[in-house]
Amino acid sequence: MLTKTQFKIIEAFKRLIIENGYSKTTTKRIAELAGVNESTIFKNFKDKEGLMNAAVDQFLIEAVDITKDLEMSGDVEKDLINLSRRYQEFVASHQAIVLAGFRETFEISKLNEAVQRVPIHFKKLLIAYFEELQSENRISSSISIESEVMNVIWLNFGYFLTKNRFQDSSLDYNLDYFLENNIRNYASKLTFRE
Amino acid sequence: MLTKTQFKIIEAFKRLIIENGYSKTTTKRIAELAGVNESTIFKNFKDKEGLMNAAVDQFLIEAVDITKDLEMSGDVEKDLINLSRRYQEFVASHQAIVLAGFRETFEISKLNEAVQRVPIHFKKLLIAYFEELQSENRISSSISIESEVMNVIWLNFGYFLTKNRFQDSSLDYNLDYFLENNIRNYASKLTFRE
Amino acid sequence: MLTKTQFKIIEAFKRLIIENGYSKTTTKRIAELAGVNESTIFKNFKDKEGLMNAAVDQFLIEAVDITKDLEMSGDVEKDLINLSRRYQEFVASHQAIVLAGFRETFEISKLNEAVQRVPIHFKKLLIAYFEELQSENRISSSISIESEVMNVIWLNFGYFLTKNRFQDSSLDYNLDYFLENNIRNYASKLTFRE
Amino acid sequence: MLTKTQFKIIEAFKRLIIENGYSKTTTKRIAELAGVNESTIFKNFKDKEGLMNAAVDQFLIEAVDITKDLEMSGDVEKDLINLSRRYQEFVASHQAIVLAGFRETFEISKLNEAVQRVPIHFKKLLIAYFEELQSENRISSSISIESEVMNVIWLNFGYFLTKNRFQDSSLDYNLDYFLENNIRNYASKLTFRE
DNA sequence: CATGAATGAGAGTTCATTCAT
DNA sequence: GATGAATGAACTCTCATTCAT
Repeated sequence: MLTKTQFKIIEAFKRLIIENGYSKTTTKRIAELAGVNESTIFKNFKDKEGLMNAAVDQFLIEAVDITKDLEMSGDVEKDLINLSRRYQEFVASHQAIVLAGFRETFEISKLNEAVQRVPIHFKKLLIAYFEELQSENRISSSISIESEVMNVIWLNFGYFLTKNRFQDSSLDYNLDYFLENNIRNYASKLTFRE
Repeated sequence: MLTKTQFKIIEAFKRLIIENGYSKTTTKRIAELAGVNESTIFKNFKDKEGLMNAAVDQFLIEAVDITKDLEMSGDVEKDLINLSRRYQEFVASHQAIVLAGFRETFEISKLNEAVQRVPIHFKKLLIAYFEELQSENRISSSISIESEVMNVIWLNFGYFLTKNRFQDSSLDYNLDYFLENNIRNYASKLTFRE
Repeated sequence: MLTKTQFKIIEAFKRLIIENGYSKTTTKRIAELAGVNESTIFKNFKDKEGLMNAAVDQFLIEAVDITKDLEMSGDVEKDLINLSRRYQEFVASHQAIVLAGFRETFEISKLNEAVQRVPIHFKKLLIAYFEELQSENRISSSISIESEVMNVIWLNFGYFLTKNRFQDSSLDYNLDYFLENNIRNYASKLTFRE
Repeated sequence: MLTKTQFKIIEAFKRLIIENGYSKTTTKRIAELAGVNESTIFKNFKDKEGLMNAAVDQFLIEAVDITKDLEMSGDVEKDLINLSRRYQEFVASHQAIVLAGFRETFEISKLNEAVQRVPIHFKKLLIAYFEELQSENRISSSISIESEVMNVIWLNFGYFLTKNRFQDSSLDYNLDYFLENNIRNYASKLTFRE
């Protein structure tokens, strides 16, 4: 679908928006980094927003498979850790788009919409998962699924952004530590009383 | 400390960076919105970064009092809700700076540093709080304070950013709902077994 | 004639035009260096050109006395050295105006006119001097006075500008060396055959 | 080496710096005079200083040939006149750079260095010439070569600047007059006693 | 009489984009 | 299908100058 040239341009673009943000990423620098002429960008993607849209399309295609082959065992701790790992891996490998979605203001509608898909997808998945657990009496029926689901999402989300935006060591944790401690800890309480 | 003119300029600036981000906020539009001549901005703040620094200074001054008069009752649910409310109120009323801290890349060092202060402050406060609770046996000694503290922070953080960046209704919660459900729910588990 | 404030401003102005030239000397920096408010300059001198004119006026007043008390002995070498020393001392102590006269283009008519006065004055003086020498048969009657006079002027002029504009050591001579060698050497030939 | 566009821009630039000096020559006016868009200047020369550097480079290339094919006959008058003519022709055809070198203060180091090359070159050449004359006993061995050489340079230099900067008729001489009178007169004395 | 605050014009420069080839 | 050259709009910032006090 993408020609070699287009691929090179998008890769350069993504790398630069991670470093500098969308506004500060100039077409000139994209061209330099991609090793093409600046006007080639416009030939291929019409304008800068077109390039963003192409990058978002790529993101969306891969986002479809975000939870593919993810099996739920019914062991809450294990499942939430796996799910969180999936999420973290996905956003890490799509840093450019995810961060751009946060940093940029609302002009690029496609970007906005795309970035929201991920949490929405996870939310649905988690709701279904918790409902099943509840129907099987594996977690207390008194639990507010909506609350728990959003908390899992926010935890993951907070972790991702902290990791990406803060350099202070007191706020920095690596992924495995996060999963093994923060997520496990959180998950453990869901089944606490059983 | 700030003259009337300086105040007007900073207010205009903050409003515009919320809407458009720092890069896209032009000195011309700031001047228009503030009702001053464009060069007045430079007379007063040297350059655009100087204006940002002035806004950050204002933020830092107010950040000092962020948890002033906040009393901890020892009732975990109540305390975490109060603390979270404080946090959410603070970041909401300093949206411009907090969001800019996230959106902008690392060129404006003062901004970066400033924005990190808030979570660091809350982290310290929460650690002290949990340690005291533990020493008084009000929460289980087996709890990993570090984990719990970061989870509280990430929950709040995730909520704030979701609220500010996502328009999708399925991800939108108002503050009171968040506090009464998500935070209370989270807090309740800390004392579950007692 | 000049108030203290005016004096300070003119001194600052002259120092800065030596360093940076007229265009690059900003009223802001003049004010800083003079220790006055920027608008005080405009109160006192109307505009920047008015300030230049005031500096030129000062120059012209002092230029009147440029060869005051200068006695000619009739000894050509001695006299040309003395005259050259006068010239060099004068232009050295009025560097700001003399250099500005060279560097600036012709917008400031007063400056142009003023700076030309010095060589014109010396030219007249030298012509009278050589004519007298010739009438007294102290130098050959075949000598072209016009030529000799202009050569003396250009020698002095060339020396002054080289000294002020070139840093290369191979082109740098101190004043006494110049007078004792170049001027004496030149003068000696005028009387050579006698 | 230079494209047509670059050539046009440099020509316009040189013309304008002669008229107005470097600082007052705006990129806008250069563009107008060159018949190109203002930003074309920046595309081609990076910035205003880059344009100056390009003009200086051009100057330096031509400066290499400054005394090419100049043959010395051994006839001092003739040789110094030829040499002076060469010098005057070169600086006349490179007025823009030579004058800029004098007018501008020392920020543009390349310009400074370049402008000094010309007198340094002539100085070396003249020293070698006089030494040869001396070794052949065509001029007195008592002559101070250093003095004579610098005097020739200063004479030429003084003439050039007077011509370019002074409008007063009493100081204005055309080139041939200068060469035939002032230089010949000067040269004649070097061989006077022979 | 000097100041502090404000201004308008214009400077150099950058940017996304277009057009001829 | 990609390039090189050129563009126009916009940007940050500087400057001499003015005005109210």
